[in-house]
Amino acid sequence: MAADHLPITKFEDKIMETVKANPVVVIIGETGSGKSTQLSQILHRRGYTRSGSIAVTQPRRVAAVSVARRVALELGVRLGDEVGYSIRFEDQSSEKTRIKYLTDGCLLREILSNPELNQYSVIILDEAHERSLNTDILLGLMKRLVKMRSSNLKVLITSATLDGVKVSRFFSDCPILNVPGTLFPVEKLYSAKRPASYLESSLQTALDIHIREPPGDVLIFMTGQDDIEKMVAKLEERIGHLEEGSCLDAIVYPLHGSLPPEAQVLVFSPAPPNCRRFIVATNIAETSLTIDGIVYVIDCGYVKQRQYNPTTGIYSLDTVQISRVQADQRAGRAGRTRPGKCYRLYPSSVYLEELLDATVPEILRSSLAGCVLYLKSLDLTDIDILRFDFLDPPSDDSLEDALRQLYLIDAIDENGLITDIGRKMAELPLDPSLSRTLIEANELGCLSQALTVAAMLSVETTFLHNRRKDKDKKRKQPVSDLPNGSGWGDHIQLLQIYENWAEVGYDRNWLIDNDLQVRSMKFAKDIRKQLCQIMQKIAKGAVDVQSNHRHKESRLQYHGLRKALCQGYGNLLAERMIHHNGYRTLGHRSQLVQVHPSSVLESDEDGRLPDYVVYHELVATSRPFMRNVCAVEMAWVMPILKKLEKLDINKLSGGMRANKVPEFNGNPQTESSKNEAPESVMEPDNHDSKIQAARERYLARKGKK
DNA sequence: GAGCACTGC
Repeated sequence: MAADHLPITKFEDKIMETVKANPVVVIIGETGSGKSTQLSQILHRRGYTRSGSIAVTQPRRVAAVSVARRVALELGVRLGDEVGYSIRFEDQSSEKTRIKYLTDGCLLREILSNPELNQYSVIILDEAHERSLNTDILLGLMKRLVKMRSSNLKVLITSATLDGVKVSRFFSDCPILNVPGTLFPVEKLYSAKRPASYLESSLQTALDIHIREPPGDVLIFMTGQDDIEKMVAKLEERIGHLEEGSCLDAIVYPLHGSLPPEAQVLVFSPAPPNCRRFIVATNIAETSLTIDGIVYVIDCGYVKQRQYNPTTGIYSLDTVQISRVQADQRAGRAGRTRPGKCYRLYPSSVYLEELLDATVPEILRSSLAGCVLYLKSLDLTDIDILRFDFLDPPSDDSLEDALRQLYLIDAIDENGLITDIGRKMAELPLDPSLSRTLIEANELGCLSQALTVAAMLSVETTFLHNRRKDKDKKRKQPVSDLPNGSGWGDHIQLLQIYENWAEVGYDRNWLIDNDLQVRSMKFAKDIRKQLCQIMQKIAKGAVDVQSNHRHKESRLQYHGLRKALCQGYGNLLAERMIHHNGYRTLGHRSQLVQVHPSSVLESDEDGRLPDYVVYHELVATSRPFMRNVCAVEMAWVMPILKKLEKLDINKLSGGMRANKVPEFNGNPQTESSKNEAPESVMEPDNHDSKIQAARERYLARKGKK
């Protein structure tokens, strides 16, 4: 249990000296340095927990729990006493807790009720290089907090490969400490040129390794489920054709997020003797899951990334080149147990000249409505929210988009000030539209139903069907007899599904029979419970969270619920075109869109879809689609359109536009011909000029250091 | 009439 062998313990004195003299310290610690488990213990030993406790944030739930367990074990204390953790739905901490591990999202929630975090003497932001949206918000908040609490707060920012200089500069040139890790060397091998098909190329490389290289498992990074399934099949086939006894046995595992947990666990079972394991994975194996025994890594150089375009409101999932940080992270997976090799299926010139230093941070790729609402609810009086000091500031387009959305759903007023409704919304751990829906539903007496819809939409992947590769395409009838939303659309269908499940006593088998994901449905149940509690708290008065079965008729019309949804999704409205079933969005910029073909929204006898709908999100695949739609009435839409007409972005943003700094106009990387991805990979991002522009601004800033 | 990288409150 002794941790003396960890490199970081040798640096204890140096770390303490630096922390004592500085309010903020950046610690660069490679994998295996022990920073996640040791740093908190060092500070604890040296008396930093006498006046308060230590918070250590993690971007992932499992990490928060497992690191806390480890530290409790090393200190010989019971988990939840001196050492604890706090994640959504699970608080294992108490009055006694001196070291608390929590997800970055949990710390943001704590800030809502205690903006100065007075209970903590030290805050450690771990794995900051991942640049999760929440960590980025925390970085900005910490910068303010150290100024306010300079006498009694220490902030440590730790990460693996983060650009330490950039973060140090952000925190007024604070010191940077480097702690070496215990990784073994990994030899990098590059392809002479980009392969025509990275799938074929990975396959060939995998077989070469299997035939020529000594024992050791192989981890192959691919972009998505489809490619993984193809790869697994081809690899098994080709290995089957190898001459018997010519090499080791082999076993091939797929690994991606949508596999059921039982299948994911398989990769952690030891290989049979004399057998080489091949693991074909998405970037889930880059950070979330660590597999022992990997000696060879094959890196295709691409990743799927979701991006939001603030001018159209459309999300897209693009296959893009990985960053150098990601490439190094992937390579590092080969050196955990002994020296390894990493086969990069691209030339070294690509690695050196084309790849971005670091992945574009999530904050530059997301809708910021929730983030802006959160910051507004903190009442940071001394600064303008739109000039909030982010490590990588989002574009004006993105911030203005967030303001427009928040205004349309009454979270802020025409001057950009947070409203009472907005404050309540910020308390709810939901997309702003869903928070707004709950508050409206409470007024209209259909909160119970709205809670269910919000919970179901929060988990997303409830359906397993559609995925079935049914060759019988003529069969138009739904495979199961799940409810169909009574024609009103997908929100209502989700409600009905949950209600049916509740009626059979939340029976697991009912879910399996109906091709629903057990894990996500249970998660929805937890979320619903949590939302229920929060609504009871913020609504003050009595809240009706029981189902309202008063009138059979009104239940089938779902009148109140649809009205609440219309109010909540006032920023996500669409109007049907006169002559066909296409829609145009009713927002800042109108967009031609269609109902996603998987929707259960029904047309009338004449084949016409409803005149007005609200949608959960716009997703661009082959075309822009509205995913999860609900029919609403024109009378409910009109007041929202009036609001839209009145909207004045200059007032909303408090004159932000007037003082705008000219945007960067350079164009360092538009030559895309070299960038073309091989077969089965889409054009790497940026058919979209706005996202491209965001990337370029980001690049330009990085280039200026 | 289409197709889903990964997290988190």
